[in-house]
Amino acid sequence: MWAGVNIGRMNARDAYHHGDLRNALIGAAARLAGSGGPDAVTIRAAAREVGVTPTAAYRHFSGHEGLLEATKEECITRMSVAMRKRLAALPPEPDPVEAAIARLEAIGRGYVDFALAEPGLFRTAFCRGAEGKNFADPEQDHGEPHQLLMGLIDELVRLGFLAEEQRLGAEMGAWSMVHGLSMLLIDGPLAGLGRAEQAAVVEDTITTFTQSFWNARQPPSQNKR
Amino acid sequence: MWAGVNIGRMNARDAYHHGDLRNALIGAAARLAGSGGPDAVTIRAAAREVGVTPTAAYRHFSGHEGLLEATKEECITRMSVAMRKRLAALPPEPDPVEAAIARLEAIGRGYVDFALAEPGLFRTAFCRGAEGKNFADPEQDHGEPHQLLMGLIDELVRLGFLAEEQRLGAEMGAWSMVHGLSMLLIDGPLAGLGRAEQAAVVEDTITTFTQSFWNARQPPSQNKR
DNA sequence: TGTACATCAGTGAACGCGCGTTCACTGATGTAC
DNA sequence: TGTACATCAGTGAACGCGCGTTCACTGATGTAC
Repeated sequence: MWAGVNIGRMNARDAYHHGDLRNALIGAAARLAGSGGPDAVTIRAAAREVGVTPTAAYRHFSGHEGLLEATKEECITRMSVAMRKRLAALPPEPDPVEAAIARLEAIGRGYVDFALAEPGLFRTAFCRGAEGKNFADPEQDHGEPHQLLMGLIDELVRLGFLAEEQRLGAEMGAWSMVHGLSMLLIDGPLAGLGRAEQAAVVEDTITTFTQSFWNARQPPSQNKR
Repeated sequence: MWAGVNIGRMNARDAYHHGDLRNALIGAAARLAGSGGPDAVTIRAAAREVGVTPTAAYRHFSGHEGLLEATKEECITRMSVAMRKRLAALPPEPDPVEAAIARLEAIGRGYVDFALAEPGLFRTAFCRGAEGKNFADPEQDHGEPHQLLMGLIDELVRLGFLAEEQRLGAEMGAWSMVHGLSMLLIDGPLAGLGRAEQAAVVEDTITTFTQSFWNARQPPSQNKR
Protein backbone atom coordinates (compact mmCIF):
# COMPACT_ATOMS: atom_id res chain seq x y z
CA MET A 1 0.00 0.00 0.00
CA TRP A 2 2.96 2.28 0.29
CA ALA A 3 4.06 2.29 -3.29
CA GLY A 4 2.60 1.78 -6.72
CA VAL A 5 -0.65 2.99 -8.14
CA ASN A 6 -3.38 3.88 -5.71
CA ILE A 7 -6.95 2.92 -6.35
CA GLY A 8 -9.69 5.13 -5.02
CA ARG A 9 -9.28 7.46 -2.11
CA MET A 10 -6.98 6.85 0.75
CA ASN A 11 -7.87 7.52 4.33
CA ALA A 12 -6.16 10.24 6.28
CA ARG A 13 -3.76 7.79 7.89
CA ASP A 14 -2.42 6.56 4.60
CA ALA A 15 -2.44 9.96 3.04
CA TYR A 16 0.05 11.26 5.49
CA HIS A 17 3.51 10.60 4.20
CA HIS A 18 1.85 8.94 1.34
CA GLY A 19 4.95 7.39 -0.14
CA ASP A 20 4.08 7.80 -3.75
CA LEU A 21 2.00 10.90 -3.96
CA ARG A 22 3.53 12.09 -7.19
CA ASN A 23 2.46 9.00 -9.08
CA ALA A 24 -0.86 8.90 -7.31
CA LEU A 25 -1.53 12.45 -8.47
CA ILE A 26 -0.56 11.62 -12.02
CA GLY A 27 -2.85 8.61 -11.94
CA ALA A 28 -5.70 10.72 -10.65
CA ALA A 29 -4.98 13.40 -13.22
CA ALA A 30 -5.06 10.79 -15.97
CA ARG A 31 -8.43 9.60 -14.69
CA LEU A 32 -9.67 13.18 -14.80
CA ALA A 33 -8.22 13.65 -18.27
CA GLY A 34 -9.93 10.47 -19.39
CA SER A 35 -13.34 11.71 -18.46
CA GLY A 36 -12.98 15.45 -18.94
CA GLY A 37 -10.00 16.09 -21.17
CA PRO A 38 -7.11 18.41 -20.38
CA ASP A 39 -9.34 21.10 -18.89
CA ALA A 40 -10.35 18.67 -16.17
CA VAL A 41 -6.77 18.28 -15.06
CA THR A 42 -6.52 20.68 -12.12
CA ILE A 43 -4.40 20.54 -9.03
CA ARG A 44 -7.42 20.78 -6.79
CA ALA A 45 -9.32 17.99 -8.51
CA ALA A 46 -6.34 15.64 -8.58
CA ALA A 47 -5.62 16.27 -4.90
CA ARG A 48 -9.28 15.76 -4.07
CA GLU A 49 -9.25 12.47 -5.94
CA VAL A 50 -6.25 11.22 -4.03
CA GLY A 51 -7.66 12.50 -0.75
CA VAL A 52 -5.01 15.06 -0.10
CA THR A 53 -4.78 18.80 0.31
CA PRO A 54 -4.10 20.82 -2.86
CA THR A 55 -1.04 22.26 -1.17
CA ALA A 56 0.49 18.81 -0.98
CA ALA A 57 0.75 18.70 -4.76
CA TYR A 58 3.22 21.56 -4.67
CA ARG A 59 5.73 19.25 -3.01
CA HIS A 60 5.79 17.22 -6.23
CA PHE A 61 4.99 19.62 -9.05
CA SER A 62 6.01 23.14 -9.82
CA GLY A 63 2.36 24.02 -10.15
CA HIS A 64 -0.54 23.39 -12.46
CA GLU A 65 1.62 23.38 -15.54
CA GLY A 66 3.94 20.81 -14.05
CA LEU A 67 1.09 18.47 -13.29
CA LEU A 68 -0.38 18.89 -16.74
CA GLU A 69 2.93 18.21 -18.42
CA ALA A 70 3.41 15.04 -16.41
CA THR A 71 -0.13 13.98 -17.25
CA LYS A 72 0.50 14.53 -20.94
CA GLU A 73 3.49 12.24 -20.76
CA GLU A 74 1.40 9.62 -19.02
CA CYS A 75 -1.22 9.85 -21.76
CA ILE A 76 1.39 9.50 -24.49
CA THR A 77 2.81 6.46 -22.74
CA ARG A 78 -0.57 4.78 -22.51
CA MET A 79 -1.15 5.52 -26.15
CA SER A 80 2.07 3.92 -27.23
CA VAL A 81 1.29 0.88 -25.07
CA ALA A 82 -1.97 0.45 -26.97
CA MET A 83 -0.17 0.82 -30.27
CA ARG A 84 2.49 -1.71 -29.33
CA LYS A 85 -0.22 -4.20 -28.47
CA ARG A 86 -1.42 -3.94 -32.05
CA LEU A 87 2.04 -4.67 -33.30
CA ALA A 88 2.36 -7.68 -31.03
CA ALA A 89 -0.93 -9.10 -32.31
CA LEU A 90 0.15 -9.02 -35.94
CA PRO A 91 0.43 -12.40 -37.69
CA PRO A 92 3.88 -13.30 -38.95
CA GLU A 93 4.70 -12.08 -42.43
CA PRO A 94 7.79 -13.35 -44.22
CA ASP A 95 8.11 -10.60 -46.81
CA PRO A 96 9.90 -7.72 -45.11
CA VAL A 97 8.18 -5.01 -47.10
CA GLU A 98 4.74 -6.51 -46.59
CA ALA A 99 5.60 -6.83 -42.92
CA ALA A 100 6.71 -3.23 -42.57
CA ILE A 101 3.61 -1.91 -44.28
CA ALA A 102 1.38 -4.16 -42.20
CA ARG A 103 3.07 -2.79 -39.12
CA LEU A 104 2.61 0.73 -40.37
CA GLU A 105 -1.06 0.10 -40.88
CA ALA A 106 -1.31 -1.50 -37.46
CA ILE A 107 0.12 1.46 -35.59
CA GLY A 108 -2.11 3.75 -37.63
CA ARG A 109 -5.17 1.83 -36.58
CA GLY A 110 -3.89 1.71 -33.04
CA TYR A 111 -3.53 5.49 -33.09
CA VAL A 112 -7.07 6.13 -34.27
CA ASP A 113 -8.60 3.44 -32.11
CA PHE A 114 -6.92 4.82 -29.03
CA ALA A 115 -8.38 8.23 -29.84
CA LEU A 116 -11.83 6.71 -30.20
CA ALA A 117 -11.54 4.58 -27.08
CA GLU A 118 -9.96 7.24 -24.89
CA PRO A 119 -10.77 10.62 -26.36
CA GLY A 120 -9.99 12.46 -23.14
CA LEU A 121 -6.53 10.95 -22.88
CA PHE A 122 -5.90 11.53 -26.57
CA ARG A 123 -6.92 15.16 -26.32
CA THR A 124 -4.69 15.58 -23.31
CA ALA A 125 -1.73 13.94 -25.00
CA PHE A 126 -1.91 16.52 -27.76
CA CYS A 127 -3.18 19.56 -25.94
CA ARG A 128 -1.31 22.80 -26.21
CA GLY A 129 1.72 22.62 -24.00
CA ALA A 130 4.02 25.11 -22.40
CA GLU A 131 5.08 27.91 -24.69
CA GLY A 132 8.78 27.56 -24.16
CA LYS A 133 9.11 23.97 -25.32
CA ASN A 134 11.12 23.52 -28.43
CA PHE A 135 10.34 20.34 -30.26
CA ALA A 136 12.68 21.30 -33.05
CA ASP A 137 15.53 20.36 -30.78
CA PRO A 138 16.66 17.01 -32.16
CA GLU A 139 17.59 15.91 -28.65
CA GLN A 140 13.96 16.06 -27.71
CA ASP A 141 11.72 13.45 -29.22
CA HIS A 142 8.13 13.89 -30.19
CA GLY A 143 7.01 11.01 -28.04
CA GLU A 144 6.86 7.29 -28.36
CA PRO A 145 4.13 6.98 -30.99
CA HIS A 146 6.25 9.10 -33.26
CA GLN A 147 9.28 6.90 -32.61
CA LEU A 148 7.30 3.85 -33.69
CA LEU A 149 6.37 5.59 -36.92
CA MET A 150 9.91 6.78 -37.58
CA GLY A 151 11.27 3.30 -37.08
CA LEU A 152 8.97 1.87 -39.72
CA ILE A 153 9.67 4.61 -42.22
CA ASP A 154 13.38 4.04 -41.64
CA GLU A 155 12.87 0.39 -42.37
CA LEU A 156 10.99 1.07 -45.60
CA VAL A 157 13.84 3.30 -46.72
CA ARG A 158 16.37 0.68 -45.73
CA LEU A 159 14.45 -1.92 -47.71
CA GLY A 160 14.57 0.36 -50.71
CA PHE A 161 10.79 0.65 -50.80
CA LEU A 162 10.90 4.37 -50.18
CA ALA A 163 13.47 6.77 -51.52
CA GLU A 164 15.32 9.01 -49.12
CA GLU A 165 13.53 12.07 -50.49
CA GLN A 166 10.18 10.46 -49.79
CA ARG A 167 10.94 10.13 -46.12
CA LEU A 168 9.57 13.42 -44.78
CA GLY A 169 6.47 13.37 -46.94
CA ALA A 170 5.66 9.79 -45.99
CA GLU A 171 6.29 10.35 -42.33
CA MET A 172 4.29 13.53 -42.06
CA GLY A 173 1.63 12.26 -44.41
CA ALA A 174 1.02 9.18 -42.31
CA TRP A 175 1.09 11.04 -39.07
CA SER A 176 -1.14 13.86 -40.29
CA MET A 177 -3.60 11.38 -41.68
CA VAL A 178 -4.16 9.38 -38.52
CA HIS A 179 -4.02 12.46 -36.34
CA GLY A 180 -6.51 14.40 -38.42
CA LEU A 181 -8.81 11.43 -38.71
CA SER A 182 -8.75 11.00 -34.95
CA MET A 183 -9.48 14.66 -34.32
CA LEU A 184 -12.31 14.85 -36.80
CA LEU A 185 -13.86 11.75 -35.27
CA ILE A 186 -13.70 12.73 -31.63
CA ASP A 187 -14.08 16.50 -31.54
CA GLY A 188 -14.80 17.57 -35.05
CA PRO A 189 -17.70 17.35 -37.42
CA LEU A 190 -17.61 13.54 -37.50
CA ALA A 191 -18.11 13.21 -33.77
CA GLY A 192 -21.83 12.73 -34.13
CA LEU A 193 -21.57 9.67 -36.33
CA GLY A 194 -22.58 6.30 -34.95
CA ARG A 195 -20.03 3.66 -34.08
CA ALA A 196 -20.57 1.73 -37.26
CA GLU A 197 -20.32 4.78 -39.47
CA GLN A 198 -17.16 5.86 -37.71
CA ALA A 199 -15.68 2.41 -38.19
CA ALA A 200 -16.50 2.58 -41.89
CA VAL A 201 -14.81 5.95 -42.23
CA VAL A 202 -11.73 4.67 -40.44
CA GLU A 203 -11.63 1.56 -42.58
CA ASP A 204 -11.94 3.45 -45.85
CA THR A 205 -9.48 6.13 -44.91
CA ILE A 206 -6.79 3.83 -43.59
CA THR A 207 -7.17 1.43 -46.48
CA THR A 208 -6.93 4.25 -48.98
CA PHE A 209 -3.86 5.52 -47.26
CA THR A 210 -2.12 2.18 -47.09
CA GLN A 211 -2.87 1.73 -50.76
CA SER A 212 -1.28 5.09 -51.46
CA PHE A 213 1.86 3.75 -49.83
CA TRP A 214 1.99 0.92 -52.28
CA ASN A 215 1.29 3.35 -55.07
CA ALA A 216 4.05 5.67 -53.98
CA ARG A 217 6.52 2.85 -54.33
CA GLN A 218 9.97 3.48 -55.65
CA PRO A 219 10.36 2.85 -59.38
CA PRO A 220 11.71 -0.66 -58.71
CA SER A 221 11.04 -3.63 -60.98
CA GLN A 222 7.80 -5.34 -61.90
CA ASN A 223 4.10 -4.56 -61.64
CA LYS A 224 3.63 -2.51 -58.55
CA ARG A 225 0.63 -4.00 -56.88
CA MET B 1 -22.02 53.79 -36.77
CA TRP B 2 -25.28 52.08 -36.01
CA ALA B 3 -24.76 48.93 -37.98
CA GLY B 4 -21.97 46.75 -39.17
CA VAL B 5 -18.79 45.75 -37.46
CA ASN B 6 -17.61 47.87 -34.60
CA ILE B 7 -13.99 48.67 -34.16
CA GLY B 8 -12.67 49.22 -30.69
CA ARG B 9 -14.75 50.19 -27.74
CA MET B 10 -17.83 52.27 -27.94
CA ASN B 11 -18.62 55.01 -25.51
CA ALA B 12 -21.57 54.69 -23.18
CA ARG B 13 -23.75 56.81 -25.43
CA ASP B 14 -23.34 54.54 -28.41
CA ALA B 15 -23.49 51.39 -26.37
CA TYR B 16 -26.99 52.09 -25.29
CA HIS B 17 -29.39 50.63 -27.80
CA HIS B 18 -26.36 49.61 -29.68
CA GLY B 19 -28.15 48.58 -32.83
CA ASP B 20 -25.99 45.64 -33.70
CA LEU B 21 -24.82 44.24 -30.43
CA ARG B 22 -25.12 40.64 -31.50
CA ASN B 23 -22.68 41.06 -34.36
CA ALA B 24 -20.45 43.30 -32.29
CA LEU B 25 -20.21 40.57 -29.67
CA ILE B 26 -19.43 37.94 -32.27
CA GLY B 27 -16.73 40.19 -33.69
CA ALA B 28 -15.25 40.72 -30.26
CA ALA B 29 -15.46 37.01 -29.52
CA ALA B 30 -13.64 36.26 -32.76
CA ARG B 31 -10.92 38.72 -31.77
CA LEU B 32 -10.61 36.94 -28.42
CA ALA B 33 -10.56 33.56 -30.14
CA GLY B 34 -7.87 34.80 -32.47
CA SER B 35 -5.53 35.66 -29.66
CA GLY B 36 -6.52 33.14 -27.03
CA GLY B 37 -8.39 30.30 -28.69
CA PRO B 38 -11.80 29.00 -27.70
CA ASP B 39 -11.08 29.25 -23.96
CA ALA B 40 -10.75 32.99 -24.32
CA VAL B 41 -14.28 33.27 -25.64
CA THR B 42 -16.26 34.26 -22.57
CA ILE B 43 -19.38 36.32 -22.23
CA ARG B 44 -17.69 38.69 -19.84
CA ALA B 45 -14.65 39.28 -22.01
CA ALA B 46 -16.70 39.81 -25.16
CA ALA B 47 -18.99 42.26 -23.37
CA ARG B 48 -15.99 44.07 -21.91
CA GLU B 49 -14.46 44.35 -25.37
CA VAL B 50 -17.61 45.90 -26.79
CA GLY B 51 -18.02 48.16 -23.78
CA VAL B 52 -21.23 46.68 -22.55
CA THR B 53 -22.46 44.89 -19.46
CA PRO B 54 -22.24 41.07 -19.48
CA THR B 55 -25.96 40.94 -18.88
CA ALA B 56 -26.58 42.65 -22.18
CA ALA B 57 -25.22 39.60 -24.02
CA TYR B 58 -28.11 37.55 -22.71
CA ARG B 59 -30.46 39.57 -24.90
CA HIS B 60 -28.72 38.08 -27.93
CA PHE B 61 -27.41 34.67 -26.88
CA SER B 62 -28.84 31.87 -24.79
CA GLY B 63 -25.68 31.97 -22.73
CA HIS B 64 -22.03 31.15 -23.02
CA GLU B 65 -22.65 28.16 -25.25
CA GLY B 66 -24.72 30.24 -27.63
CA LEU B 67 -21.96 32.80 -28.00
CA LEU B 68 -19.33 30.13 -28.54
CA GLU B 69 -21.40 28.40 -31.17
CA ALA B 70 -21.90 31.65 -33.06
CA THR B 71 -18.19 32.36 -32.80
CA LYS B 72 -17.33 28.94 -34.20
CA GLU B 73 -19.52 29.67 -37.20
CA GLU B 74 -17.77 32.98 -37.68
CA CYS B 75 -14.39 31.25 -37.59
CA ILE B 76 -15.49 28.66 -40.12
CA THR B 77 -16.76 31.40 -42.39
CA ARG B 78 -13.47 33.28 -42.24
CA MET B 79 -11.64 30.10 -42.97
CA SER B 80 -13.65 29.36 -46.06
CA VAL B 81 -13.16 32.93 -47.25
CA ALA B 82 -9.40 32.40 -47.06
CA MET B 83 -9.70 29.14 -48.92
CA ARG B 84 -11.85 30.66 -51.66
CA LYS B 85 -9.25 33.34 -52.15
CA ARG B 86 -6.78 30.62 -53.00
CA LEU B 87 -9.13 29.21 -55.55
CA ALA B 88 -9.66 32.59 -57.13
CA ALA B 89 -5.91 33.12 -57.45
CA LEU B 90 -5.38 29.91 -59.41
CA PRO B 91 -4.09 30.30 -62.98
CA PRO B 92 -6.42 28.98 -65.69
CA GLU B 93 -6.00 25.32 -66.52
CA PRO B 94 -7.69 23.87 -69.59
CA ASP B 95 -7.56 20.20 -68.63
CA PRO B 96 -10.52 19.57 -66.33
CA VAL B 97 -8.80 16.87 -64.29
CA GLU B 98 -5.63 18.91 -63.86
CA ALA B 99 -7.82 21.83 -62.91
CA ALA B 100 -9.77 19.88 -60.31
CA ILE B 101 -6.64 18.50 -58.71
CA ALA B 102 -5.01 21.92 -58.71
CA ARG B 103 -8.09 23.26 -56.98
CA LEU B 104 -7.99 20.43 -54.48
CA GLU B 105 -4.39 21.21 -53.69
CA ALA B 106 -5.21 24.90 -53.40
CA ILE B 107 -7.92 24.44 -50.82
CA GLY B 108 -5.67 22.07 -48.92
CA ARG B 109 -2.96 24.66 -48.77
CA GLY B 110 -5.52 27.27 -47.87
CA TYR B 111 -6.69 25.09 -45.01
CA VAL B 112 -3.23 24.59 -43.54
CA ASP B 113 -2.15 28.17 -44.15
CA PHE B 114 -5.22 29.47 -42.38
CA ALA B 115 -4.39 27.30 -39.40
CA LEU B 116 -0.85 28.65 -39.35
CA ALA B 117 -1.90 32.26 -39.84
CA GLU B 118 -4.81 32.17 -37.40
CA PRO B 119 -4.27 29.32 -34.99
CA GLY B 120 -6.72 30.72 -32.47
CA LEU B 121 -9.52 30.97 -35.00
CA PHE B 122 -8.69 27.55 -36.37
CA ARG B 123 -8.76 25.98 -32.92
CA THR B 124 -12.05 27.65 -32.21
CA ALA B 125 -13.58 26.52 -35.49
CA PHE B 126 -12.89 22.92 -34.53
CA CYS B 127 -13.23 23.01 -30.78
CA ARG B 128 -15.54 20.59 -29.07
CA GLY B 129 -19.06 21.78 -29.54
CA ALA B 130 -22.32 21.17 -27.80
CA GLU B 131 -22.96 17.54 -26.97
CA GLY B 132 -26.36 17.30 -28.55
CA LYS B 133 -25.33 18.27 -32.05
CA ASN B 134 -25.66 15.54 -34.59
CA PHE B 135 -23.50 16.03 -37.60
CA ALA B 136 -24.60 12.71 -39.01
CA ASP B 137 -27.85 14.38 -39.95
CA PRO B 138 -27.50 14.81 -43.71
CA GLU B 139 -29.53 18.00 -43.48
CA GLN B 140 -26.78 19.54 -41.45
CA ASP B 141 -23.57 20.29 -43.25
CA HIS B 142 -20.11 20.10 -41.82
CA GLY B 143 -19.32 23.66 -42.75
CA GLU B 144 -18.20 25.49 -45.82
CA PRO B 145 -14.63 24.17 -46.06
CA HIS B 146 -16.07 20.70 -46.21
CA GLN B 147 -18.48 21.74 -48.96
CA LEU B 148 -15.59 23.00 -51.04
CA LEU B 149 -13.84 19.67 -50.67
CA MET B 150 -16.98 17.68 -51.45
CA GLY B 151 -17.57 19.68 -54.60
CA LEU B 152 -14.13 18.86 -55.93
CA ILE B 153 -14.36 15.17 -55.08
CA ASP B 154 -17.72 15.12 -56.84
CA GLU B 155 -16.13 16.64 -59.87
CA LEU B 156 -13.31 14.09 -59.92
CA VAL B 157 -15.89 11.33 -59.79
CA ARG B 158 -17.92 12.98 -62.54
CA LEU B 159 -14.80 13.26 -64.69
CA GLY B 160 -14.21 9.56 -64.16
CA PHE B 161 -10.92 10.19 -62.42
CA LEU B 162 -12.12 8.62 -59.20
CA ALA B 163 -14.42 5.64 -58.91
CA GLU B 164 -17.56 5.93 -56.85
CA GLU B 165 -16.12 3.56 -54.23
CA GLN B 166 -13.09 5.77 -53.84
CA ARG B 167 -15.18 8.72 -52.84
CA LEU B 168 -15.28 8.32 -49.05
CA GLY B 169 -11.65 7.32 -48.74
CA ALA B 170 -10.49 10.22 -50.90
CA GLU B 171 -12.68 12.72 -49.12
CA MET B 172 -11.76 11.66 -45.62
CA GLY B 173 -8.16 11.08 -46.56
CA ALA B 174 -7.76 14.59 -47.88
CA TRP B 175 -9.59 16.15 -44.99
CA SER B 176 -7.77 14.14 -42.35
CA MET B 177 -4.46 14.96 -43.92
CA VAL B 178 -4.81 18.72 -43.95
CA HIS B 179 -6.53 18.74 -40.60
CA GLY B 180 -3.93 16.59 -38.91
CA LEU B 181 -1.10 18.52 -40.48
CA SER B 182 -2.61 21.76 -39.23
CA MET B 183 -3.06 20.44 -35.72
CA LEU B 184 0.42 18.99 -35.47
CA LEU B 185 1.87 22.27 -36.66
CA ILE B 186 0.01 24.62 -34.38
CA ASP B 187 -0.58 22.70 -31.13
CA GLY B 188 1.27 19.47 -31.50
CA PRO B 189 4.84 18.36 -31.51
CA LEU B 190 5.67 20.36 -34.64
CA ALA B 191 4.64 23.65 -33.08
CA GLY B 192 8.18 24.49 -32.08
CA LEU B 193 9.57 24.33 -35.59
CA GLY B 194 10.67 27.53 -37.27
CA ARG B 195 8.67 29.10 -40.08
CA ALA B 196 10.93 27.75 -42.78
CA GLU B 197 10.91 24.22 -41.42
CA GLN B 198 7.14 24.31 -41.08
CA ALA B 199 6.83 25.49 -44.66
CA ALA B 200 9.03 22.62 -45.78
CA VAL B 201 6.91 20.10 -43.92
CA VAL B 202 3.74 21.53 -45.45
CA GLU B 203 5.25 21.50 -48.91
CA ASP B 204 6.44 17.91 -48.69
CA THR B 205 3.27 16.61 -47.14
CA ILE B 206 0.89 18.32 -49.52
CA THR B 207 2.96 17.41 -52.55
CA THR B 208 3.12 13.79 -51.46
CA PHE B 209 -0.59 13.76 -50.96
CA THR B 210 -1.41 15.34 -54.30
CA GLN B 211 0.87 12.81 -55.91
CA SER B 212 -1.03 10.04 -54.18
CA PHE B 213 -4.15 11.37 -55.85
CA TRP B 214 -2.60 10.92 -59.24
CA ASN B 215 -1.40 7.48 -58.21
CA ALA B 216 -4.81 6.46 -57.01
CA ARG B 217 -6.21 7.11 -60.45
CA GLN B 218 -9.00 4.94 -61.79
CA PRO B 219 -7.91 1.91 -63.82
CA PRO B 220 -8.57 3.85 -67.01
CA SER B 221 -6.35 2.86 -69.91
CA GLN B 222 -2.64 2.39 -69.64
CA ASN B 223 -0.24 1.37 -66.85
CA LYS B 224 -2.19 1.34 -63.68
CA ARG B 225 -0.62 2.81 -60.63
C1' DT C 1 20.03 0.63 21.65
C1' DG C 2 18.05 4.98 22.83
C1' DT C 3 17.29 9.68 22.04
C1' DA C 4 17.60 14.56 20.27
C1' DC C 5 16.83 16.87 16.40
C1' DA C 6 16.78 18.13 11.40
C1' DT C 7 14.16 17.41 7.61
C1' DC C 8 10.48 15.83 4.96
C1' DA C 9 5.67 15.87 3.52
C1' DG C 10 1.75 16.81 4.70
C1' DT C 11 -2.50 20.25 6.85
C1' DG C 12 -5.85 24.09 7.07
C1' DA C 13 -7.13 28.57 6.28
C1' DA C 14 -7.07 32.20 3.37
C1' DC C 15 -6.23 35.36 -0.76
C1' DG C 16 -7.81 37.13 -5.14
C1' DC C 17 -9.39 36.00 -9.67
C1' DG C 18 -12.63 35.60 -13.55
C1' DC C 19 -16.27 33.19 -14.67
C1' DG C 20 -21.68 32.25 -15.75
C1' DT C 21 -25.83 33.69 -14.44
C1' DT C 22 -29.85 36.09 -12.14
C1' DC C 23 -32.31 39.94 -10.25
C1' DA C 24 -34.81 44.20 -10.15
C1' DC C 25 -34.21 48.22 -12.47
C1' DT C 26 -34.40 52.12 -16.11
C1' DG C 27 -33.34 54.80 -20.11
C1' DA C 28 -34.38 54.81 -25.13
C1' DT C 29 -37.38 53.79 -28.83
C1' DG C 30 -41.30 53.37 -31.59
C1' DT C 31 -46.20 53.18 -32.24
C1' DA C 32 -51.43 53.85 -31.67
C1' DC C 33 -54.38 57.31 -31.41
C1' DT D 1 -48.25 66.71 -35.22
C1' DG D 2 -48.19 65.68 -30.37
C1' DT D 3 -48.44 62.55 -26.65
C1' DA D 4 -49.24 58.37 -23.67
C1' DC D 5 -47.57 54.14 -23.15
C1' DA D 6 -45.78 49.42 -24.26
C1' DT D 7 -41.77 47.31 -25.37
C1' DC D 8 -37.07 46.84 -26.21
C1' DA D 9 -32.25 46.69 -24.79
C1' DG D 10 -29.55 48.02 -21.87
C1' DT D 11 -27.51 48.82 -16.44
C1' DG D 12 -25.54 47.68 -11.85
C1' DA D 13 -25.16 44.86 -8.07
C1' DA D 14 -24.87 40.53 -6.43
C1' DC D 15 -24.63 35.27 -6.02
C1' DG D 16 -21.85 31.15 -5.83
C1' DC D 17 -18.34 28.50 -8.03
C1' DG D 18 -13.78 26.35 -8.69
C1' DC D 19 -9.56 27.61 -9.61
C1' DG D 20 -4.11 28.52 -8.60
C1' DT D 21 -1.33 29.75 -5.17
C1' DT D 22 0.69 31.22 -0.61
C1' DC D 23 1.18 31.22 4.31
C1' DA D 24 2.41 29.57 8.81
C1' DC D 25 1.93 25.36 10.79
C1' DT D 26 2.73 20.37 12.47
C1' DG D 27 2.87 15.45 12.47
C1' DA D 28 5.89 11.69 10.75
C1' DT D 29 10.30 10.01 9.52
C1' DG D 30 15.02 9.02 9.60
C1' DT D 31 19.64 9.83 11.15
C1' DA D 32 23.89 11.26 14.03
C1' DC D 33 25.65 10.36 18.10
